[in-house]
Amino acid sequence: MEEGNFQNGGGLGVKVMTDEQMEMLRKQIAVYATICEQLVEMHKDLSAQQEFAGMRLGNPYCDPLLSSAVHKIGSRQRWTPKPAQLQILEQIFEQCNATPGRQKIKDITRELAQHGQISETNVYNWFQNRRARSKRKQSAVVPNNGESEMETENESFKEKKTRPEDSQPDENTTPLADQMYFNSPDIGFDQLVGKMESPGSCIPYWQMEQYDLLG
Amino acid sequence: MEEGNFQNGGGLGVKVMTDEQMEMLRKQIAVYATICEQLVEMHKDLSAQQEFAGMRLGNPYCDPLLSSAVHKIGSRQRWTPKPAQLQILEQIFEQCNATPGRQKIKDITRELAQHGQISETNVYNWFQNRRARSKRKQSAVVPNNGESEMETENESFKEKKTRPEDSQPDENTTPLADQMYFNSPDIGFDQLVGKMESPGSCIPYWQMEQYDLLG
DNA sequence: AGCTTATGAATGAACG
DNA sequence: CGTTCATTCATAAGCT
Repeated sequence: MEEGNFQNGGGLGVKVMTDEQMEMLRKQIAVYATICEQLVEMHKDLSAQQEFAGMRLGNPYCDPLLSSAVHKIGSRQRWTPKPAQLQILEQIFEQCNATPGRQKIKDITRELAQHGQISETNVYNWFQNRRARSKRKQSAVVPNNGESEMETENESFKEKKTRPEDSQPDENTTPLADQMYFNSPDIGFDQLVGKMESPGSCIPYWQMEQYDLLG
Repeated sequence: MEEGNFQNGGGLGVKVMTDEQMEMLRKQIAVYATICEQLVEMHKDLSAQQEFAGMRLGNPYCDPLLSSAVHKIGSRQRWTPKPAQLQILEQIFEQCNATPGRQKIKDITRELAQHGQISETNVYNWFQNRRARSKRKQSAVVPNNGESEMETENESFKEKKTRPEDSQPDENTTPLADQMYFNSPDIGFDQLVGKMESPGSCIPYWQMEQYDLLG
């Protein structure tokens, strides 16, 4: 299936960034990572004090969502890679984006098992899918030759949200008051922290050499 | 260390990212953004109950910086078919409710593109979803006979052949990694929040796939 | 103004 | 391996 490469993309397989932009992104991620850690720290602090104060009635960290996740243990049949696992997988995929051999799979599985339940089949499937999907994207890119780069998107990118019928106000020209619409799911602290499972190494492969933030 | 020596000097200071990398980057940041927001929210709740200690953040709910920064990050728009497009899609679906082939997708996409921004992926997804959901509807009608009721919704009879060997749905309660608590400089909440805003000038990675930099 | 529903998108697993 | 299915997640639209 062709299915194009990315959603509203147009048709390019690679993006080009300047060093500056790369740098900014790097920093941004690093900042977030740091902030998250800091916040977690603070939260723990406050939490402790609060408990000390004896007010742990509702216990906001035992929200339904969290417990439901736990309850669904019996019903969840499909493996879901944890962030830490995903990261490792991505790293490995980077090194050789070919399906690892049988033994390699075993090794990987063993390593990933330290971060959560996993089977060799899971790993195998993951690589199969990863490869297949990354390949598909490439194919959609080909149509353009040479400077396919940023040519394709230059054309018509006004309507990302494509409102029915009448054209909507061009959001690109809306400098301030960006529609801050963010339906955040209520997720518990534990879950939150869980997502940060591998904070130190959460800066993935596109080499974040060294970032000079608080991190 | 040695970095692209000439690259910067030669005026060719660009890096190239693959789609996958871009995607990962996007996710990475999104995760952080969400986590940060959640943590901040919690923090505000908790500290609100500790007013006695002095309110560190003046207006708990007047953190435009934070909000805007995070929301901007967290927002992503998705393709929404216009009525015209939808109609065409439905028509095609009627003719053959099977997922169209590669070339077919391309054709359809091209046609729909005349009514608004769209990609092959959009079309592909649409058919996939359409099919899956229409199928599901049918099975939901079956309940008429006997006692079987609506097992369609029930997860019990999904024992098709799941889990080849040990794909244990573990979802163990997040390990609460201790490793993440490396020494943290005593930085205040406000400062933290402030930091989340500064990198806001960075490229909004959601739109990264459409930026036409290096212009 | 929030809560619910519909649906676009993501992805683990299965199939041929 | 490439393609397809089934399930889940996220969010825009709809409802009360």
